[in-house]
Amino acid sequence: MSIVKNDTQTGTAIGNEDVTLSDQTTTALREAIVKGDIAPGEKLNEPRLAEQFSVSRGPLREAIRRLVAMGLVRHIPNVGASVVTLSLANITDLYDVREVLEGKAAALAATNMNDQERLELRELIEIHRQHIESNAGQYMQVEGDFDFHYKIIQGCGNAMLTRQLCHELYHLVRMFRYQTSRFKKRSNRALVEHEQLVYAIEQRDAEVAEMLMRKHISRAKDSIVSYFEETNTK
Amino acid sequence: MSIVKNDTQTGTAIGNEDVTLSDQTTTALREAIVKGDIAPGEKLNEPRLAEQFSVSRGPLREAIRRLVAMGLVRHIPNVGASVVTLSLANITDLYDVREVLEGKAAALAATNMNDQERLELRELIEIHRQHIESNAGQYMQVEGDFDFHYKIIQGCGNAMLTRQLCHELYHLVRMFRYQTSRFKKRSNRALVEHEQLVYAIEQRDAEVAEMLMRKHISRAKDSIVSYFEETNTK
DNA sequence: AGCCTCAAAATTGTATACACATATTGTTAT
DNA sequence: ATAACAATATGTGTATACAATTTTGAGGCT
Repeated sequence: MSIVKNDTQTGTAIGNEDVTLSDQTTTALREAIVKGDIAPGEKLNEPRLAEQFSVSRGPLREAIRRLVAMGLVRHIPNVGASVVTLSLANITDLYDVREVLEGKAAALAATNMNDQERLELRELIEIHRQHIESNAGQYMQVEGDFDFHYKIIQGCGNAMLTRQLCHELYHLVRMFRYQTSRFKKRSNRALVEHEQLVYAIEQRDAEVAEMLMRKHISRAKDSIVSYFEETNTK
Repeated sequence: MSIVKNDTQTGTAIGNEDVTLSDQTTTALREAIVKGDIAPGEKLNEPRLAEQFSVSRGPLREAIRRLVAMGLVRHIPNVGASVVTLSLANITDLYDVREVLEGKAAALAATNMNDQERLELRELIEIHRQHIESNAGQYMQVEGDFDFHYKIIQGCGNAMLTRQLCHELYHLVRMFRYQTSRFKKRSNRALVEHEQLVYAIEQRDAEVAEMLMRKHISRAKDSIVSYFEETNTK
């Protein structure tokens, strides 16, 4: 929810909402894919999808092209487009990229964030803690995690980095989380790591912030890998 | 030249050449923008460009959409698309992203490259050295630099990282280099840094390889910044 | 039965045509 | 003379129609 609100959308310069049919179709199709309404590997039949979204094939094709660029869809000439299937290798690749990009974002945030942004970051931690203490639903924890990472990325002051992460990679992460929404662990451990990170950013320590963020994401990757190994061997 | 040959193209799954008109138009338009035939800031008039490339507006629009995703073009709804203008801030942002992505690529290459790839990397160094000793044209040095970075990226074994760098960011770097092709320094210093890197990769030392690549790109960024400051103050 | 051939159907790629929004130009009034 | 407004023109967004390619299935052959 909060993700979509902050979304930089489909690449349009200004952060407007979806004005054009092509934009709307992109968002709708993207959400359908991320949430699994269109299954991984499934082919994107243009005439059928066009009717489903009540648009012509033109805007739909443009939407598909954007999702291809986003990595959610792959496309073979004269054959068609289909939803990507995320293998474990894809996920570890994705997390390796996230690790360094968000690490840099944390470093830049430690340097560039203003007092207001640092305060809001601290507040997010408190909200997260309260949710854990009150044993609120796992959903809020996941969304809270997104919010936290988003806030840091937004505060890094590097527009290109922000675009790469929020526009390109995060929808892939979301898609993966929807596909594996059954195992949601690491809850209070994440909180501790977040707290360390906020402290480093408050101290304006770019080096430590980068390292902590990298470890944070690297650990998340490890826990995913070990989960996959568990389920495969048993 | 060698860049185009290795190019992963427009995002199509297989590394084929441009089969469809949309692909061809994407490549043609991209090169026109990168090389400055269409000036930064210039508007992309659809009917005119369509006639210029001898295609209909459909394929052209799809090409524009891909270049928007690539960051070469920006787009405002109901107004149109135009070539991005690279400010110094954009360049430093770009190099910060490159720094961490290529740093990770170097680390992964140190771990994953096979003997053949390590050998080819060493050969590139020797070619580079010979070009410097024989005082060959600057052009070869620039292309040689591209080849070197490309080889490492290709050898990292992370498909997503490769795509991000080769598909998204490198055309921006190329565009910038075309725009500032007047000052080409740092020639033998780059060679030394490349040599260090190859040695680290040969030793399979991921940590050092990452650090060296980051420093290498960070120094390139610094030299760009100081060049801009020079030309602005005088 | 399995495989190849060939034709028909379906689907993608491309072109043309129309509707709507925006930019531009010219006119008028202050 | 300048500013506001209206009319025109240009250009983008979208839909429809056509062409080319691929997939599918039936029929015949080995």
